[in-house]
Amino acid sequence: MNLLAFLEQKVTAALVAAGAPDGTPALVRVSGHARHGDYQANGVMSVARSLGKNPREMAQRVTELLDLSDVVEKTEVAGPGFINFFLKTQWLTQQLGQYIHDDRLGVPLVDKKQTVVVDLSSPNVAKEMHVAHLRSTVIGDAVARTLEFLGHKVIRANHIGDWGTQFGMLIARMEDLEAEQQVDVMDVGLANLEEFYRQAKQEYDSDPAFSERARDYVVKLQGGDDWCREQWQKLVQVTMKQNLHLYERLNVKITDKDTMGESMYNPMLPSLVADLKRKKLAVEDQGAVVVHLDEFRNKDGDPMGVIVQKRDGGFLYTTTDIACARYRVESLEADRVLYYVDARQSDHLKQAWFIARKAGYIPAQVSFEHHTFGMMLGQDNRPFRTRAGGVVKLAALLDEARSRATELVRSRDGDLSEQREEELVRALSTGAIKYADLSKNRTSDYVFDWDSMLSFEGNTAPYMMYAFTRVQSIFRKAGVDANGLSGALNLTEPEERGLAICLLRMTEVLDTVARDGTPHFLCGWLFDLAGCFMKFYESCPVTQSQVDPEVRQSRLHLCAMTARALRLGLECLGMDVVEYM
RNA sequence: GCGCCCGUAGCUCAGCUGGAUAGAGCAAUGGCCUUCUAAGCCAUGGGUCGCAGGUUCGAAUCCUGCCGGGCGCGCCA
Repeated sequence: MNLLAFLEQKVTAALVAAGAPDGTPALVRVSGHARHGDYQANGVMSVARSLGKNPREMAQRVTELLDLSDVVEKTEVAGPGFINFFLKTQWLTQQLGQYIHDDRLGVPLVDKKQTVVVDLSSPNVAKEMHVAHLRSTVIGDAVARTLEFLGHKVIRANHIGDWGTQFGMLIARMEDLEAEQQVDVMDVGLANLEEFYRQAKQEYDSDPAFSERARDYVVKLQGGDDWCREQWQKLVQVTMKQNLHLYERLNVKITDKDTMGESMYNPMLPSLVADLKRKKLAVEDQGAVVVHLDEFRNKDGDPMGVIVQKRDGGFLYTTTDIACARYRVESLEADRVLYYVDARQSDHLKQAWFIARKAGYIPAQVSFEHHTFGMMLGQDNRPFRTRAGGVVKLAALLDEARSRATELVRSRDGDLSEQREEELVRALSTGAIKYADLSKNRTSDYVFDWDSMLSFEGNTAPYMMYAFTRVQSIFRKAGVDANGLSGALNLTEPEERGLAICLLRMTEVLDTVARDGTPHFLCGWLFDLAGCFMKFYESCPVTQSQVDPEVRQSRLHLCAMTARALRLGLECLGMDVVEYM
């Protein structure tokens, strides 16, 4: 259950009964300090003022109207009009006790199931994925997993860059390559896509015959020429084969069926532009088709003219994005669309959606949200690059993580079998990279630092994984199965209570992540949870001989639920756990 | 020029949409292992929340103006 939402609803009702307007938010929050209780309501003060009432008196009245006698030990009015709630340990025990055999630890499936399209990753064809794609891929996948866990229907949309004039030169280059080497590129694969792209560009810039052929291929490709389309298709396939392999290494749930590239919308563009014209949104202007937007300004301060069709008849990426938005609403039946796209595209997306809404493609109740994120920086606070100044490829990043994780694991001279070491290195290396990214607020730039992400101290993947193995180790020591526990839950020690209340917050945390698309909030909670468990672990023995059998069973329940919460939480982030480390 | 984002401890980051004495982790110092993994726990020090105004019971958070950093504003994507 969502404890916070439960209290919010209770206090709101009391607030209204005390004379506040309907729906006045109670503003229930987790208390900042233990002395202010477990939860606090902050909503009385502002509403009291607007009603001309004394806030403390009104808060007092609210507490009298609240029927929470089973739930709270003590309710107090404090300061200028805060209401603090001290939850009954017995009630907490009861609540958490309901979930001792619940796989979902009390996290309910949503009442109103939504179809949510998550736009993520979006690599370019004939280019290797690099760090700029990491955040979109990893954060988008984590939010997608969280939404799925809550019961929504999620459609991952991998909006790959598979269209554009660059394909002329790529097809020409591929043709030459196949002639020179007498092989099908598909058979060898484009071992080095970056190199391939670079060569194509170089020839295009230096060889007039080549560039002429390239331009010819662009026209043919757009005209639907069979051979050109076949060549183009090859490039897409080769690229995506490589990318899908990377997704697998990254433990990201993006498959072939999620690919919905730019080219997919091409057939929809002519009718789209015709429709915009019919609706008088788009007009002919110097041979091009333009949508004028008063709401946006160009460099000269004039209303922005967004071109949706070029004078030569070609379309632009704004046109594609309008069509894409329309498709997501009309064909995918999205209730909500989340774009995990670089912050720099903000203006562009705003314009595309603005036009789409004006044209009636996006109904008011469907929300389109640009979930921006900042750049990855190196330790010099400059964009993260290789020593030579090039972009860091994802494959290289994962390789380095692997070797660093291997070194780290071996430096600890544990007695792990080869297989366990392999599992650990794998989980640790991708986990460290992903967690480092996920644990930071996506909106700002963040500094990429190998040492801190692979540290066992602080809010890191290794610490979280260690917490999990520590719990598991208790079950091994006790020789019992975490899934077959008997006995009841009973909370007596403060560390037990602290752990319990943290466990009970899982629903509210996941709800927040789903609402805001902010996995770092989940990371923060997991870090709290791991911390609460560590404190519990230090002061509350479980398997030791002097421990009373009933206490032991109760504590085993706490351990089992902690392990489950950690695993579920980390799964929502796309992270693996291991049993040993 | 117009627009968007960012500025919080020496470093890396939180701060739940206006709440109580701004919190964590690194790094520094000191303590805790014959008992469930010390890759851990506990304690101490560390801040003019870029600056200046404003809004109000109350501002890191909202409004205005500066300063500093990043990024957009193509018949490219």
